[in-house]
Amino acid sequence: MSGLLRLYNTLTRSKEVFEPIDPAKVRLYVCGPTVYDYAHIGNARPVIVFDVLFRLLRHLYGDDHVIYVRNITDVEDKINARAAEEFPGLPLNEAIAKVTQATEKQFHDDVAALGCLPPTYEPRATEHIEEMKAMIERLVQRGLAYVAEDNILFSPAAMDRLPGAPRYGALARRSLDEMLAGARVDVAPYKRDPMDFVLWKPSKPGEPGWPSPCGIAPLGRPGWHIECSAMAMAKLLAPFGGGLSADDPRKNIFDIHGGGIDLVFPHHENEIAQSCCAFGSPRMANYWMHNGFLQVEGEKMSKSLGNFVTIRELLSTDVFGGRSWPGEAIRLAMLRSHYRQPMDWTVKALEEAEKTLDRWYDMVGDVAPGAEITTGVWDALEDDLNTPAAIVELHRLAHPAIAGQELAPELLKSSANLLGLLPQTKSERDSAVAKSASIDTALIDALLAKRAAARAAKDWRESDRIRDELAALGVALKDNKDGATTWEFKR
RNA sequence: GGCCUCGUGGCGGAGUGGCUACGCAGAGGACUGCAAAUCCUUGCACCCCGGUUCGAUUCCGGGCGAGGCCUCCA
Repeated sequence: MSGLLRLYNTLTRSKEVFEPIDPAKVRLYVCGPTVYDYAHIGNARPVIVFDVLFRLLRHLYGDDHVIYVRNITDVEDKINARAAEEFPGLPLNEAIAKVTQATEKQFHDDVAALGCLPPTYEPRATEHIEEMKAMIERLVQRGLAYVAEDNILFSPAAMDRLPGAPRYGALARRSLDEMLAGARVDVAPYKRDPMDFVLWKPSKPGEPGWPSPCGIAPLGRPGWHIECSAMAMAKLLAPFGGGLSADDPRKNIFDIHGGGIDLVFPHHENEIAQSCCAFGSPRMANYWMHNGFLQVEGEKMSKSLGNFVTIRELLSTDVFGGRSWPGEAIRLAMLRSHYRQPMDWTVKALEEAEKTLDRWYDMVGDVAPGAEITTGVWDALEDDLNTPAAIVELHRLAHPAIAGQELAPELLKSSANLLGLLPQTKSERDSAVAKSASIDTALIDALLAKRAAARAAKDWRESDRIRDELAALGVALKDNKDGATTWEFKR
């Protein structure tokens, strides 16, 4: 255990030693879901990956010294569209409330099943409209944003003339000229410059709206990017001396900002632009972490291909691989790939993960986690969250040559726990499996007795028939050396 | 078109300038009435072409291939 956490920083495209601004309050922000539909397996990747980071940081700095914010975006065009579609008879705001509340609850149930800890704060965008408006007004005052036809737009070109501000495009590593060359979208006529993006836009009648800033008469709503800047300010900066009234711009920098790699541009680039320009700070966060993309069975996941896999479907239906999967197997399958690598989501990976968990649970049984964590797992995780290497270390601990040693099961358990794995005892897991499969233990006992009698009479044909019958019920038998037969539920 | 990643054995997947993880699958064996489970043993790799080097899968350049972003997207 080196004690040095090294993280790959998208800003510098290199691994850097992580040094928190204040070890007593390590601050992490991750872009959360827009709550209009079930979360899919691609959404699950950052949730799981940054949960591992959260756990690691808590172990390194103490449970009470890490502040993890993952927002909920609950105002967005797609939400409006979904609400109108799903509840055509209701007033739009009531329909929206139904959609966002139900989706948020489902999201929480899903990620809990994947073994993820709740973040410290989970702010909703609609609860921070005032902060968004305040930031927008500041940006307009400073000449970085302007009002046009009741929209308020941010101007990256103005930002690049601002001394001390980061260059727009620094995170994504592209220049304004390059972006213009690649632009393939029609530019709204009221934009002064094609790259300008929306901070605030007018609401149509019936749509959610709040009194607009900057003297705009119609009700309006925030653009997507400003939501995250404002929520990060509200939860990670203002409580620690930062915010719009901070005496020192450096108080408006937090430690780590995470999300999917597709958010690098434009979302995170724009967050940086808004925050740095509003605060006069040189950076928004010191470390930017991005998880790689996920494909499903070798194809890009998309609604048009019809291969969208939601977490809920994996957990409770048979649409992926013909059966449902335990959340823990989903989690392990996800962590088998390094978070920055592209990964292919496959049935085979889930099967292997489940088999691995079976073996590990056999090994740990019902022991309590040990006090220590194996150094191999520490070293792997401290090297930019190398979860595949950490899993190798768990395999090593589960190897028969090691597993028989004193406290090896305890060490396996505590080390796996750091990854959010093996949270249950074997007994708890077995009874959960039996319950979910609604196994009739009386029937099984009766069949076992019948088979024992057949075996005693050396009636192998009858004995094997009963074994097949049980197998069809999902019950696998083990004839032990002492003549006793045990069973467990298998898919 | 521009920008950015990546290319390891049958599959998944780390890593390293020389000693080549690990898991799954495969093969052989032990155990078993036969199996299953388990255990033991084991075969198999670093996209192509140059360069640097005593030596490259690992560094550099080029090529080919795959993926992502540039537009809502984790």
